Amino acid sequence: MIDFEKLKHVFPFFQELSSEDVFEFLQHTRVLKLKAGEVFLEQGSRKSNIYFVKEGLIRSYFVNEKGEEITNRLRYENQAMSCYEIDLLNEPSRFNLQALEPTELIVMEVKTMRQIVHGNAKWEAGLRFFTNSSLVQALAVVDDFILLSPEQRYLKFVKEHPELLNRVPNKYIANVLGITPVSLSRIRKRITTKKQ
Amino acid sequence: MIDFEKLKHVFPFFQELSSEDVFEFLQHTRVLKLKAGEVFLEQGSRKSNIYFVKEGLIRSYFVNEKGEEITNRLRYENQAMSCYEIDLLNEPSRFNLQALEPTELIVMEVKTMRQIVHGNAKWEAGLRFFTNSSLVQALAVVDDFILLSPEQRYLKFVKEHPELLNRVPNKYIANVLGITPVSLSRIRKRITTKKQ
DNA sequence: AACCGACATTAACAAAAGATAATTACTGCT
DNA sequence: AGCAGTAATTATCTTTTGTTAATGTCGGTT
Repeated sequence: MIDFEKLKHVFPFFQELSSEDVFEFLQHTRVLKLKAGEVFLEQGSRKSNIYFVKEGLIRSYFVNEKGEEITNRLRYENQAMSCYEIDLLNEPSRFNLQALEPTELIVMEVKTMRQIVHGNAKWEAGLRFFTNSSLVQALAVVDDFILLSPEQRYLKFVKEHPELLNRVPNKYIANVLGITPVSLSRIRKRITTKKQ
Repeated sequence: MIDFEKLKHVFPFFQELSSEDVFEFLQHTRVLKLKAGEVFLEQGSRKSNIYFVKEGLIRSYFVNEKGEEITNRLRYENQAMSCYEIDLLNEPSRFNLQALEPTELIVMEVKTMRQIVHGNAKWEAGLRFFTNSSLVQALAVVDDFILLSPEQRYLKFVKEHPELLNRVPNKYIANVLGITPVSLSRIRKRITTKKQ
């Protein structure tokens, strides 16, 4: 009855929840299947969802005045992409969301999540864990920008997400590290020649 | 009976709470009065508190291998500094916290906060608002590092925190922007000569 | 007033990054 | 296999930043 195959992809997000809890949670979600390249949220949208990546890889990107795309986040299996600011600030999204591979997302509206969680201590705890984790992670990224050089940030990225190197174009990784693709190419060369 | 003078400093953090709610909240806090320069949390500490700045100005800073201090956050009136990672990751603090002016903080242990909030829908909502705001803010800072040049980040800082320019040494501001004090000095010169 | 210490600015040089364009490599497609 | 489009690398040049050290500035102290 319960699709444990689905369940296990949601567990990493919430702590201290039983299979039944997670199953109930999934009742309020829908699955979004995407082809590689598909844009599933456009700049200016006001849909405030949380996307859990079950399978595949997505990016968030910004289009500047020159029409250039700048990728600011990458999310893959067992990670979540949320558009909190849409709901919290009541502002439309500044970013587009796109699948980079055939991708399966578990989607839940922020409003729905709030309703489900409301008044249920277990869910409150689960959601709090999830949000706190996201916050700690975001602050750690800020600290990396302050404390590390671009080269050090790249080395850290390689160490933490080695599997992404073969899945994501370098230009997106460069953007996420706050540098240009050309500069990343030079950094990579510098590193390989250093090792000799 | 109720010290409304104290209350109003906590309201910005939580939404939809009555004076009575906030008063009850404050029952579980203590006030920390600091002199300028006082370090009130040391690198390696495991005390997981949330600090609400009632009056004054504090910084978080990291001491690297060379013994240099690098400031990564500044917080002033009606802002909060939290050490979530201590609690969440169960790791000691990587940073020191220091008052830069005579400062008054409202301090609450993370554990205590969790107990108070537990099972109280109103508090849940208030805390959720607070955490979500912190998260959105942290992600916005990340986006600034990706989308803006150091000069643009400085101009944004000036616009958003004009009052800090006369309260904080430039070297701390430079660190927070991810650049060196020397570089900030040049940026400032560049800007003033541009305006002519 | 003279001195001290901390901070800001400036200078000089090296290193790195941005911008642009050319070349090379890769991938998918027919 | 050949072609087209995209990505990565390389080259060149400009701009910016880091580094170190010297100089200037300011506030507080005795």
